[in-house]
Amino acid sequence: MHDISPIRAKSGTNQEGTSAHNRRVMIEALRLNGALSRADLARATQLTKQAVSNIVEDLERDGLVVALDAVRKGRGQPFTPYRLVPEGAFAIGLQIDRHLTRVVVVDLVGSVMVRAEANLPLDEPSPGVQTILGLVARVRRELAGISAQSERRLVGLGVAMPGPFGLRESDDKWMMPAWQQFPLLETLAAGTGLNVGLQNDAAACATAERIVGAAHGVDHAVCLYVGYGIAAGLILNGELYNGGNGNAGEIGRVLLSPAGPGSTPLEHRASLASLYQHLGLNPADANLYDKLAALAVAEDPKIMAWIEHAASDLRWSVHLIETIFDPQTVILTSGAPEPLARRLLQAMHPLLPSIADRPGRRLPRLQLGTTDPWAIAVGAAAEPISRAFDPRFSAILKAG
Amino acid sequence: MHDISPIRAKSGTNQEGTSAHNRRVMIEALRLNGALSRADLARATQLTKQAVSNIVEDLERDGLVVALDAVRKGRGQPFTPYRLVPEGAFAIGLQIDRHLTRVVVVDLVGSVMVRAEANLPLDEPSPGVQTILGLVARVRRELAGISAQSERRLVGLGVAMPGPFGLRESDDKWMMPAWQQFPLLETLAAGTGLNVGLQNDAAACATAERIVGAAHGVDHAVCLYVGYGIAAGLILNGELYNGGNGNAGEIGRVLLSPAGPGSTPLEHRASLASLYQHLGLNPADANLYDKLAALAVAEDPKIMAWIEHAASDLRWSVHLIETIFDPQTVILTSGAPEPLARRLLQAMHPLLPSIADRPGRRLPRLQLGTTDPWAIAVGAAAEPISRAFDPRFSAILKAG
DNA sequence: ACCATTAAGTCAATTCGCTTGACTTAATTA
DNA sequence: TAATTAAGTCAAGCGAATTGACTTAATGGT
Repeated sequence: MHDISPIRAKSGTNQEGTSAHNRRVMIEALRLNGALSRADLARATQLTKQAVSNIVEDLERDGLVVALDAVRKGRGQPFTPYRLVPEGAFAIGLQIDRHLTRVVVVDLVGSVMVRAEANLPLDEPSPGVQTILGLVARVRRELAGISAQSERRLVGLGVAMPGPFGLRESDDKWMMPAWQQFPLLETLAAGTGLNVGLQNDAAACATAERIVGAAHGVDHAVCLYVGYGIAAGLILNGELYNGGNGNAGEIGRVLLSPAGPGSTPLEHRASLASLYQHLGLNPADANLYDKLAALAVAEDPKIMAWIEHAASDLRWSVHLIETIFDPQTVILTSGAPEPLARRLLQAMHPLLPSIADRPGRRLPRLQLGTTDPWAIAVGAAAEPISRAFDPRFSAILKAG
Repeated sequence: MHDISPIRAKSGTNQEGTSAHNRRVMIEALRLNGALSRADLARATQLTKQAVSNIVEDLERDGLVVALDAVRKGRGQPFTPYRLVPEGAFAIGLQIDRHLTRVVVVDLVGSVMVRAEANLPLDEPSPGVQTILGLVARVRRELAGISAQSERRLVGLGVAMPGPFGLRESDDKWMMPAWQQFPLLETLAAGTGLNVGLQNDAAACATAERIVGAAHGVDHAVCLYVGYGIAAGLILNGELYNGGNGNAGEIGRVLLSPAGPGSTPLEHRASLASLYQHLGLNPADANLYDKLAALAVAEDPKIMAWIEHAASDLRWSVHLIETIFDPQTVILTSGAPEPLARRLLQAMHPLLPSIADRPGRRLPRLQLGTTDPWAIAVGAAAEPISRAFDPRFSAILKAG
């Protein structure tokens, strides 16, 4: 039958899928709750004690969980809590930015084990990729010195770089057109032998917040990322949403007001690019970060003026995000130094009215996320970890 | 352990879950492909022929699929295609609007079997709910006359009404404050004995487009609904996205421009409410629909002026949706008559530039969805059907 | 001090749904 | 007419969760 159009469907599942799913569910339960006894895990996952026992035994043999000391509490036999073994898995995260690249190795619980960075020649991917492969090789060697099993436990390489992806060629050199054209994933996969995934920097930031930050355990959160451009990383229904072409959340490209093609994109007014321009700074300046921090701490009038102005646009961005996504919270993250981010956050208050302004809220409408410049690389690394261990990356489905 | 904070985790699964999931996958495959042989189903779902055979046998016994005549085609034994049995399941959909309510019964494939409507007193839910219960009872009786098994095969009642839900009390009578306060779901569940679900009207519209319309088989689609207000129904990753509080997509409440609290919400400029005001029509007028259609067909200057004006705002809305969600397509739906919707669609072109304007598109950036005024009720009815038969409503998870 | 109670966790048998591989049936093509 | 191709069945096997009885080890009431 059907020799013309391909048959479309989700794939079915079998016992292998069941088991894989249940393993992931247990790992997630431990991630969310810290440490749990087998009995607790049974309650958490709705599985029987026996099933849990078997799976825990498996996980322990695989080196993903360990037993802690037994705890006496109340009546009944003392229980033995289990927790995740951080060195049970590793992933490499790679941030590619306009003039610099960062590589980190994170473990199963999202802690950074190794980090390395290097400058990149602007928009010259061929030599750039060599630099990157060198860094990756270096962190792998370093990791091998820390954990003997490291290579076997390396689950993948996650890449984060500024989006959007796959558009017609751009003449804007800040959009990294040469990198956009370059067969990056293939080259990295070939050069490292690892599974490679790609996301934009805001998405990576959101992933980082989800695994170790403010979005930990929150199913609906949007991460507003103020970097060279601005974008939103979307955690919807507990998972990262990428859109049809990996470009969801590119909020900085929203044209302000319905006026027409002539109007300004949001990120021309409220991004760090606009700040550099406002201050007459060179974005490639190596001391940029420290300079900005100093200016912010000193409450320099020029930077305060920018903050005031940018905050007004960002306030509207939050309003937009709240109105459109109805998240439980919005997290402000930034490539900017913390003092600057903190002042920006303050200047964004009071927030605009929106449907988020409802009775009985449990989380703040807007909160500050990480301002660690390494967060994007960490988020990039978290992606392969999630792919390997998170139940939301449907392990139930049979391999396609 | 953990007697303080509750344990958090997804639930595990077992063979029952596996089986339920596989049944759903098969139903989805048939829904998407029309009719498939067992061998085709095995290929589509990655299950073995044997597993498929068993499940098909089950589904056939349950009256959800039937065999068609065997088909000879090419070498090999002739195959027997199976298709869904429309009367294998029914659901009731209920639209509650400001001054009217519509009830439909749809079958497994989304066809309308019975319909009924009645006027509602504006913002008086107590008598209103009696009217509704009367209508529901009536359509159930009618359905029983059509299909003997109908009551046993009724999977639920889906309700659609204008959002947003759960805000502080509003004084805007068009937001139906009394209905918002009323314990609607409980009353309907008690009065009908059915499972009751709720979504906003744009979401229902999107669900309708997904099951029988332009979003059929499309995993990332946004439905821009122009009704009394405007809102977006979001199909993300193949499923409806509701947000943290069921209010995702309330795009009409976006304040235009970052200016501040004083600025106008989008829907004050581009909704049918604005049209009624512009034309000096009473929204409760029973002939409104026909009047609008006549004006649009006649290209009345006043309505054309509104179209021009609204199109500019809607064009921006599409730009916003494309930029933020990166969908494969945007579908324009409306409570307005088709001639008006069609002119509105035309006036929205050319669209604003956005990341959706990419090479190699397969679907149009913007297309016209249904203009059937019953679509919202149909979408409301589709929700319980999906909940009962769609693999995306994770049947794998054990009951919580 | 003792025993009933509570709870964690194991053991062994069972169940259930998918898989495996051989087999049957029925068409086309050389 | 025989080889080939493909749909579909049969029967045994397997794997993962379930079931229910059992063991272990603590607390709390008398």
